[in-house]
Amino acid sequence: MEYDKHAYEPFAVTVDLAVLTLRSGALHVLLVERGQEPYTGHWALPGGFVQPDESAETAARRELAEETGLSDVSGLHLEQLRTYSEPGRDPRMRVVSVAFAALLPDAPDVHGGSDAADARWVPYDKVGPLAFDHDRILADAHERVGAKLEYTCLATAFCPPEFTLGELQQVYEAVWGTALDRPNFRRKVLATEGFVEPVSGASRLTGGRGKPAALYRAGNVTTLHPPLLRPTPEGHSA
Amino acid sequence: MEYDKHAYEPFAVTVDLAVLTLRSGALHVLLVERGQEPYTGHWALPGGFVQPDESAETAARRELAEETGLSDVSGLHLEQLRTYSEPGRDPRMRVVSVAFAALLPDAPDVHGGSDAADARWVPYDKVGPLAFDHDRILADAHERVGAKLEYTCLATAFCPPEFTLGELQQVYEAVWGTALDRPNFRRKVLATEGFVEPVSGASRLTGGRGKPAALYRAGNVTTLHPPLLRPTPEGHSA
DNA sequence: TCAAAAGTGTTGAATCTACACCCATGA
DNA sequence: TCATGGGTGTAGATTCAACACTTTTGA
Repeated sequence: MEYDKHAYEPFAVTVDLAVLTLRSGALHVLLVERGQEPYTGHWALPGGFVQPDESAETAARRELAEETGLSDVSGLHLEQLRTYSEPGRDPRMRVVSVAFAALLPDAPDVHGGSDAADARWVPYDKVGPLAFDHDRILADAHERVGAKLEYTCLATAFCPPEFTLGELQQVYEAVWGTALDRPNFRRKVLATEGFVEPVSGASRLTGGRGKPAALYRAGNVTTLHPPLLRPTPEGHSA
Repeated sequence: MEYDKHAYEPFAVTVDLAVLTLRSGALHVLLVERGQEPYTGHWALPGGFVQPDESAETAARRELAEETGLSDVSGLHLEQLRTYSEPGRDPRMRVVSVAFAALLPDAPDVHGGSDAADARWVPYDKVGPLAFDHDRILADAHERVGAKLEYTCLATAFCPPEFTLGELQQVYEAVWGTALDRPNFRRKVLATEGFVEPVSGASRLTGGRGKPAALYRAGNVTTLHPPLLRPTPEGHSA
């Protein structure tokens, strides 16, 4: 493994973030308007270069704060997606990009910063063509999150520390794009020990009307047994 | 995104491969004995530097051939695991490594090459401490493959083009480390349309004895609906 | 008193598990 | 004819989807 550090055209390592949240029941993505070449004026996923002394995860949190003003990165769930390394991804130089899906409970307002002219929450189905290969990264993020809802408790990453089962169900419905039966959903979640635990006595009104719902906290378990399968898309396989 | 290509200490990008196969019913990993510093003489996962003109996937295939003589990389299934980017992973310089799990149907013999003094198939549970953070990468690979057996048809990547249901079941049992009920396994697999398709008329003897088994090919589907869940490890979550 | 949201009950269908059992082959 | 591995059948338990119904709140 002889390797002269400076013999080759160096690689740049970047991170790209598909930041997802729910706003009024619909899945939204955080996009930035690029203020630099290439793709100036185009919309893109937030991201940037990894510095020499930080990991990709650290860089992801830093870039998010810098570009969008999201400093409340405490409740942020980072999920490494995959790494995109095809030569030619970036017209400037050889860039290897580590992509993340980032899930956020509430959706604070965002604003441009550093390299971003603007930053905005965009409904997932309103996202137009993005810069670089970011369309693909976003699609991969959506697919991965949708799949992980089935067999992990990832959904709670979209919820505040205390949440109602209705809110949790909204996560599934927004990401999957399907309606779920409330009674059955409720039973499945409660039957999976460790998924959620009740906050005794607490309750909250949803939408100003109706019976106040009991509050729950995320449980101590990460894997769901049995999984909470999405309704068969009729022909997905079987 | 101003970036002077040569301003920073450059990143090196490497690939690491957890190559898995089944030998006589047991899960084996391909390890190489390092012929270079650091960790000379230690066992490690095969891997190496990504060249300027290739993707991580291409580099993975090339390194595998170079280090172990595995040139039959046609039937090889490559599955990107994740990227390890913590500063200090490699004592020499800043290295970002893209890890892959690679699944192989048959286990051809291997030999050292280029940077590897030796290469060998090692039973999974006999793997001792490895160089760098390769223990963790291998554990991550095992976990990921085990999970993907449940809801994808990944298991067929361990099988030759035509295989028996008994062989397919061995894959599950070897990776999960549990025995499965043969009749039920068979029914589940056949009930999942697109998982396997029969090769008409063909059959093969297993182990020289018993009734010849019908042969199947991998189907055209990648996602399993419903999933083939592993038996509850009694306390995994519920 | 009505609409809206939470929560409970129930029933028939589908699935799964754990076996018992039969089949084809080599030694 | 026996051991070995392939393949089928089945009964009981469990789970699940679908939908009716009750409860609690604000307007």
